[in-house]
Amino acid sequence: MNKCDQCIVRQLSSLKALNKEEVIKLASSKTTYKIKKGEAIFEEGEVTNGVFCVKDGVGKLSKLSANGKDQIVKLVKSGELLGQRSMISNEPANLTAKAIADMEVCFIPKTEIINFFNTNNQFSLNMMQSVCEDLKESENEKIALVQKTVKQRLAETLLHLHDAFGEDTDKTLKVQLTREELAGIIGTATESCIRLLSDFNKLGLIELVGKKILLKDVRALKKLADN
Amino acid sequence: MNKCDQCIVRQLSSLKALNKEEVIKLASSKTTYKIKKGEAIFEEGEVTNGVFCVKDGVGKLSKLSANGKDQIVKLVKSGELLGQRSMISNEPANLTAKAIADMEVCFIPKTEIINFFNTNNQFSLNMMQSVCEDLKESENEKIALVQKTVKQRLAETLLHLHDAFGEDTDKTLKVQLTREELAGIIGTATESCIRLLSDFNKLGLIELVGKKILLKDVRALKKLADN
DNA sequence: TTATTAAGATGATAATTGTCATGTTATATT
DNA sequence: AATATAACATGACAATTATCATCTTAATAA
Repeated sequence: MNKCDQCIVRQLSSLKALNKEEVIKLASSKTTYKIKKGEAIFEEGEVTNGVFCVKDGVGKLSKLSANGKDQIVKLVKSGELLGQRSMISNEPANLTAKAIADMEVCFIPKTEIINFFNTNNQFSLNMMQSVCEDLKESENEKIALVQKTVKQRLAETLLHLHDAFGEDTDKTLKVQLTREELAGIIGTATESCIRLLSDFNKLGLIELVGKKILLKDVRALKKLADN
Repeated sequence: MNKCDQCIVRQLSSLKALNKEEVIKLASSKTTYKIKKGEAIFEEGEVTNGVFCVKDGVGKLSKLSANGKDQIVKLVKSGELLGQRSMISNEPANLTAKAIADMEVCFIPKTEIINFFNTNNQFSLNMMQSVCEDLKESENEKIALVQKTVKQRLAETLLHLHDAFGEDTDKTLKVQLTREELAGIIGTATESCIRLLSDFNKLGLIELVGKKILLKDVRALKKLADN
């Protein structure tokens, strides 16, 4: 029994199309890394030459602006692949990937992936669908950025974080984002984000448990996000 | 000699990976349509079950918001494919596709494309790269929406339209967009867009020739867009 | 041609959001 | 424990951008 076979990434990502033999090849070519919170997996402009499997933890894909603000494009969690686009496009990374919570990732070299492309159509199709999914999300977020107010986007993002990452035992959001990071996701100033969280708190939509956030009135948040 | 072989889409898109036999199959399965300016090729929510080759004209992919504003996500021109994402994802269209200038498009049924996927690896890879290119653009535009002002985005968009579509004989931009559509691309109110065009005109950055736009000071526009 | 509608333009004003300043509370380091 | 630093919070204010109203000009239909 090799490790990759039981891995969550193997179960959830495009890799699920691989057969036993392929998984064995995969296991022998991979390299495992541990990345501490705050550390980078790869930076914008770097040539990665492969993809990363996220075994555990949470990461962010972001881009630093001229004025020092970090716009977060996507959060990745365990079970997902990282760096697919750059690898397929044969380009250096367009975004920086950093750990938001301690991560364990495996690196799979490009040569291996290309092999799978050539011999396993379902794998190709899966990866294509995964990129398509990212594209759809990105387009919809782009539209939301223009058509919704910061308040609406905050409500929407809180709901999305709840959906995607779930709750801790104390019912607060499981992903631990700083206010600055949350602002980076919704595309606003940190102060605006903090202010709106305060407002939401006063309105009873959420509760601020220290730095953590508890969604108290999901229905009202949904209404706010949509309207 | 069949028509598809000489078609611009065959030369520029993923279809360039097809061999002679495949092109013959393609030609026999396609359907050609003419779409007048303003008409839709497909609408949000529609199941398209194939892709469209843009032989001629210009189209826009957009989404209507609750308040009646039309956010334009992408412009497509001759040589490009349309509807790849929905087809690959097996989903109804996420966006509406409409003609901005009279178009000629060919519809290729999904079954045909899937066949090519299964028998032609280069074709698969090309299409994957095309989606990846869209994803990169979408992410970068998302970042620009947040990190740049409306003024900067307008400058950037004018330059991009110049790059992508070129000039008419009178040196004005070849794509004929209404101010409303231009506003829909940069994500702002029509009035704001008109106002800024006026400002740019007064500053000598552009010249307004009737409804058409002539870029007078490309260097200054670039500086404005980047800074 | 004339009437009608759409597109473009501009002013006045309000709303949203960003920026700067400052204070407080946590967290980490010595 | 004391100090330093980072994260959170809030007020005051300015800048950007949206909205509404009105007007002109161009395109289209009758």
